[in-house]
Amino acid sequence: MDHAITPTGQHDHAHCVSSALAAAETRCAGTAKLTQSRRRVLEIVWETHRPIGAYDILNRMAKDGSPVKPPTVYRALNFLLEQGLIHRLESMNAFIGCGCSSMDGHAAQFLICRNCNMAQELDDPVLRNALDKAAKNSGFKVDRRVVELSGVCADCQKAA
Amino acid sequence: MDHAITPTGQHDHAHCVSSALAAAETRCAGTAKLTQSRRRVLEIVWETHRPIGAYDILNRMAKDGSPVKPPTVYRALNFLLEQGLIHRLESMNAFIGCGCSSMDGHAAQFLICRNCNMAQELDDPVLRNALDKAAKNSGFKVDRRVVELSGVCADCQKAA
DNA sequence: GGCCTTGTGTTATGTTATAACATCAGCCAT
DNA sequence: ATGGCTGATGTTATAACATAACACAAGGCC
Repeated sequence: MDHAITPTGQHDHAHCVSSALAAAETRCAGTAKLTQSRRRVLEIVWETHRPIGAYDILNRMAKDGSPVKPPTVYRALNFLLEQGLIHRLESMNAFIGCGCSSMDGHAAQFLICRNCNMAQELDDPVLRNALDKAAKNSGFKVDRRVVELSGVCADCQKAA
Repeated sequence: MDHAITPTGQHDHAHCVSSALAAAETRCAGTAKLTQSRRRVLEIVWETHRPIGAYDILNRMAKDGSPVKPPTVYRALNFLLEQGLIHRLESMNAFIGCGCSSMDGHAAQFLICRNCNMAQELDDPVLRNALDKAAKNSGFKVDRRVVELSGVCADCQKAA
C-alpha cells in the first residue's frame, strides 16, 4: 500500500482509496468474499481517511439510493474487522481503514487528534513489546490490545 | 489505600470498599462534595470490584427504593471520573474503582480478563514512558491515554 | 431578602449495537 | 436437476449506552 500513512492533507487521496480497495480485493480472494456492500463500506471508511461512526456510514450509504439498515453496516464492519482491513477505535466508537497491509493480526496503536480528528496508526514493535512485557509481569496472557492516545497532532500544534 | 490491587478473591473486600470510600471522603473535603448519590455510586462501583456498566449501577440503585434515572448515574460517574476516583474502560463501556490513591491524573493501564471479568489496574511508568515516547516521535502531544489489554489473567490460566 | 452557585429531579430523546427470523444465491454431491 | 448445505442479505424490532434541556431546591453570602 503506497498511500501516506501519516496523511498531511497533501497526499493523493483518490489513489489512496483505490489502493486500499485493491489490497482488500487481493486479500479477499479466498473464501472470504468482498461483496458489494462490504466493498462499499470499506470505500466509505477510506473516503474520509478519518475515524467514522457506523451511523455516518449508514447515512452515506442511504444516499446511494436504497435504504440501509444498521445490521447491514455492522455486518460489513465486523467482516472488515475480521479481515484486518479496518480497525475499531474504542474510545470514540468509530472505525478507520487499516493503514498497513500485513496479513497478521497486527497490534495497532492510535494517535487521535481531538482538533482535526485525524487518527494516525502506529505499529510500533517497541511499544507492543513494552505492553506485552507489562502484561507478562502480571502473568497475563494478552489477546487483544487497545491503545489509543488522544491529544493534538503535530500539524495542529503548528497551526495554533 | 490498603486493599489488594490485584484481588484474588481472597482479599478483605468489605474493608477494601470502606477504605476506598474513606479515601474518597478525604479527597472530596474541599468544594467538590461527595454527596449522597455520588457516594452511593462509588460504593456500588467498588462492591463488585469489577468493571460495571452505568445501567447495572442504575439497577442496583433502583433496588434501594427510589426510582433512579440515567442522568443521575451519569452525573455521579462523571464527577467521580473528574475526581480520579474511578476509571472508565472504553473497550467495555464500563467503570471501575481507581486502585490508586494519588491525586494526579495518573495514566492507568488495564488488564481485562475475559474469563473472570476482572480488571487489573497497572500504573507502570515504563509503559507510560514508552507510550509518550512513541507519540513524541510523531510530534504528537498526548492529553489522554487509553490502554486496555484483554486476555486471560494468571488465576484463570491456572484454573484452566 | 435577593442573588448566585451547585446539585438534583424529570422528561424526552439521541446514539450505538444486536437479536431473531425470513429469504436468497451459489455450490456441489447424489 | 434437485435437494440440501453454506454464507450472505433483508427486515423488524429492541437492547444498551448516553445526553439535552428545563425546572427546582438548598446553601452561602452580600
